[in-house]
Amino acid sequence: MKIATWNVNSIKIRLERLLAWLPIHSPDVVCLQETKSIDENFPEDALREAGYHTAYFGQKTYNGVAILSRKPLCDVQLGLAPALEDPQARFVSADVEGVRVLCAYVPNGSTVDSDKYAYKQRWLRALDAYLESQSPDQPLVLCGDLNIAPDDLDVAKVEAWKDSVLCHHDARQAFERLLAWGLTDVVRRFHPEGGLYSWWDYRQLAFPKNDGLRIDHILATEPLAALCTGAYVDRDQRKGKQPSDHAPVVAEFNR
DNA sequence: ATGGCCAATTTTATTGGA
Repeated sequence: MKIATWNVNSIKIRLERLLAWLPIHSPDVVCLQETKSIDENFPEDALREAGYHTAYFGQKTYNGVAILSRKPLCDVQLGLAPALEDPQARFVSADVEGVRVLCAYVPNGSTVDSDKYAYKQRWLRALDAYLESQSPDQPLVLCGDLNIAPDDLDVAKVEAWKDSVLCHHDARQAFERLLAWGLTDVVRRFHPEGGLYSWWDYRQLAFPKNDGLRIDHILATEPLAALCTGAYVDRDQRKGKQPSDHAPVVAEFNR
């Protein structure tokens, strides 16, 4: 089972690229973030023709998440309620062949002293509460743009980013709580040396300079993580015409 | 080559992203 996560930064603008990308990897499950589409406009038909069932939770202009799956999606849940009554569409979960798949778009947080950062912290606490309703002994995968670079190994220019909301101590602690609950960072497991990034700013030639951060993640409970045979970032998708500012992250499981 | 923001909406500016 191959599982991917990709912040597409508008499903409308990225649909052509997404449809071209799917056959390259033939992922079984794809978690998408920042679809920026109301549900009526979600390209369900085009994705069905590409061979995917879809579960989506969108809103106007901002946010929006979706799960694509070759196999049917069961028990679809939209949002983090009752842990959080969130007016923003940032979370969708579903079962795929006995695996609970969680797709999250964690708030960015803007600046450390902003209300948005308080919301990010609150949101991450609600994610903890959601996980408490699940078991780390069952196959579960948390995918998404977590807007956290968990370690300096995940930041190309550490000094330039040390005060950002992506690297802040509280955000990194929230990531550690996910690991403490029972999740494994499978990309870290296969690349302990670091230096893999999943996001590069559109501005200031960040990608050619490789001024990147790893903020998109695939975290799996041990029953699933133990079966992981590889995990990587598909950097090629940041190249070329009209890329998202995020590249897809992919993990393969022998099940 | 991987190239100097991008996408949606409020649309000829503004807002949010990270």
